[in-house]
Amino acid sequence: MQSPIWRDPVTAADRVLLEIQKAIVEGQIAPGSKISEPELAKRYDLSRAPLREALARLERCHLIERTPNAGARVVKLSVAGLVSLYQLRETLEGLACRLAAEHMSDDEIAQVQELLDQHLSTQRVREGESYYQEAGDVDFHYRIILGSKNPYLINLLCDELYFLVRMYRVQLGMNGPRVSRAFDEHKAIINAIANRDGELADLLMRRHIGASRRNIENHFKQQGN
Amino acid sequence: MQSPIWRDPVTAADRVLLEIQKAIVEGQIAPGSKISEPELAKRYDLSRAPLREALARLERCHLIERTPNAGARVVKLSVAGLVSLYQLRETLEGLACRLAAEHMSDDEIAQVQELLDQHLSTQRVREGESYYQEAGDVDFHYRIILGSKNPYLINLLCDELYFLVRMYRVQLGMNGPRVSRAFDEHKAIINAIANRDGELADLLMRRHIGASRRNIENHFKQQGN
DNA sequence: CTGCATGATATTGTCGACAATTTGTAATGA
DNA sequence: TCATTACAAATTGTCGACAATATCATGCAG
Repeated sequence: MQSPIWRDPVTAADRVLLEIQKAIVEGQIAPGSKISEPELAKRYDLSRAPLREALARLERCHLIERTPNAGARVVKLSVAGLVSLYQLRETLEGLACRLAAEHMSDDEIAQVQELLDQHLSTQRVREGESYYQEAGDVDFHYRIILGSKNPYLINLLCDELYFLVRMYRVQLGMNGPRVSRAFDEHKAIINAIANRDGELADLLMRRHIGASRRNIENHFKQQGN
Repeated sequence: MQSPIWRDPVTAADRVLLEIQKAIVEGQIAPGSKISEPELAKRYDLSRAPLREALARLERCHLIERTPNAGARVVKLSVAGLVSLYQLRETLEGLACRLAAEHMSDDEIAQVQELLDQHLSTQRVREGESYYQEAGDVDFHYRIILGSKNPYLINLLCDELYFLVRMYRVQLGMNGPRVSRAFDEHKAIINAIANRDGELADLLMRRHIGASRRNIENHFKQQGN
């Protein structure tokens, strides 16, 4: 990935972007709170120029919202926002599946299957440890998306939507009874791709993400907010 | 629309963004050419700060590509790029149709139908005048997209993909024998939405855009490049 | 003659200060 | 008491200059 978000940071703006991004996703900067440029510049010890560059990129991943001459605020999480976001994700990752079934090499597919087997074993060992679960999930989806070989789609899912999705998961404390089920679903998806059945992979992926959405949606309502 | 692209320009960065955007879309700044910050700053008579803000937004609509410490280049048009872009568009505007069928009010739907009738009559009068055709087409798609009521989808299609789509159409000189057929297709789509048949509207929209893509694709190959 | 190191030039990244605009506050009048 | 206005403070937008990096040309060794 060569995007300004995933490349290793070469510029001051890159570095501060990663830090603020993490702080927002993990809720250390509260949703809805105002972003003060002077304050952050002082906090991260740089001038406002690279900071503003970072803010522009944060707006690009929908983590903040800016209004001219009035500054930026961290996004608020809401059920409506979650639904809108996941509607997009379902469709886009479904498309990724169809394209992956067409464009992934047998080798690449085999690697993903291998990856899943690895995850399954380590997962059994570290049962319930949600970090590994999430990392594995991210890795799986990531590979399918790259497999689509569509640069716009890749950019969209990995750069512009990924962090907001992650923010919902992190801040609503997704661990999960869904873990083992998710593994089976992943397996079914990659198998469909291996059989070059894009239609089926698309359907399974949309269901997979739909289930995930309902899961988060429940946590949301349960946990108030 | 409140996005930094469609709001009327309040800041210097806004203004220069519109100018450069237009220049790139219309090919006055050649595809593949390097963007020189000092040169553009002098040309548009402002400092590099707002210019760089504008460049960040141009990157966001995929009109330029930046590499750290090395500057920006205008994107090149290619068949592969066109296909990738339209794959996305088909899926996304298909989704917009499904959502629009669910969320548009009867009033909003009636307004679009009215709009189409107006376009049909003015179009007969100004036969072949591609500007009006395109404006009408844009307007139609625009309304459906807004009708989806999904802010992420709206932002994506209207802000981040719209200008690149337009660049392909403009630079490959799309006028068209497809004009009258497109009107029929629009009519069919809004009728499906009026019947609350999201599935059908989705299908028809994907076909509509697919036909458009093949059309441009032919021009591309014909015209070399 | 080709390939690589070296240095001059130009471009991008960053800084601190100033200008323009908004936000918050207090005073005024109804 | 409430609304409105004027003013003060703070924040964002813009500027010009400097530092860090890349690009290009030149010269040298093989």
